[in-house]
Amino acid sequence: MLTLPFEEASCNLPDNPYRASWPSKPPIKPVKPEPSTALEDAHECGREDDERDGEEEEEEEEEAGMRRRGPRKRKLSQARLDRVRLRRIEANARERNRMHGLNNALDSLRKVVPCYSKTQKLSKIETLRLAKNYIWALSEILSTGKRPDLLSFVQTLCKGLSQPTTNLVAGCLQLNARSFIPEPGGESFSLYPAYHHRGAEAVGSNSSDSSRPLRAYGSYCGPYEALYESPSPDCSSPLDGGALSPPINFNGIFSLKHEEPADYRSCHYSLRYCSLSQGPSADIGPYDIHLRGQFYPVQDELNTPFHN
DNA sequence: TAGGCCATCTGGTCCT
DNA sequence: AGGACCAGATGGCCTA
Repeated sequence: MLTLPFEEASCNLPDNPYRASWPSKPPIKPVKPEPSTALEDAHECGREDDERDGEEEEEEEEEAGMRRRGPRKRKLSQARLDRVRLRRIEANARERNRMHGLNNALDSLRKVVPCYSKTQKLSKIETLRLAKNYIWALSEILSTGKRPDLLSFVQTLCKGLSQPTTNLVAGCLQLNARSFIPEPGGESFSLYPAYHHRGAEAVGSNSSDSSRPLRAYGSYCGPYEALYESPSPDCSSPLDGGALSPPINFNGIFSLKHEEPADYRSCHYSLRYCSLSQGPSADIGPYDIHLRGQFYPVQDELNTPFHN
């Protein structure tokens, strides 16, 4: 049996909203002892050293009345087979490393989106969705100069996310889950109808709140439009379609800081924006604007209130 | 048990 | 020729 050395990578994620612990990596499958016909076909080129072997075998087949239709398939010599197998093994290792790098990048992304938990990690797709919403929301703030309330900001972050992830984000932001639900029969949202100070784990998928739906997916868009001039990311899906970009595409570092996690009734939070190319805008009064040099090293710290 | 998520293998395609 | 990238297939683990 042929096995490859396996190095443990950081992508072995312990938790996500769907499970208590993610499975450990399955053992690398042994390379199949016999390469498939397709594999042989894919490597027909470069058979200098074993050309004679294939020709001789075909002649034997023809003599035996076994002439086949279609392109001639030449069997590979043992040396050629070994070489093909070796290349396949090397390609598999490269592919594993490539995927590990991709997962590491996703881990990095998880740490900068406003919901990071070491015990309940976002899935890949939810990480990407949340990141997209995060960029969108921050871009809207910068482009409009308006300061949305925290609830609307969270709603924007959670658009298109699964219910467990929505609960997780709500928990990270220490908002009660019910804050996401529009009041029945009314346009207004109840911001603090049933406030409880709970952490992400308490409001997560395992909590009792998760037994009832917060909302139907994609069921609301109004509050976003009320606060943002552009359509929300998931109402018209301008980002998904690729036709439009967020209103502002700064080459900067965003960090959102919830200033008062213990008492969010004041709905205070500040946005710290760092950029090389964009100077502070005078229009964005309510937010703390700092140059990259000042705050970039403490970006993790800025996001800490969102992280568990 | 079904569904979600994951890692890995695999073959095809494109690029250098 | 070889590597990077991609997508499909597969099987394992976990939760509802």
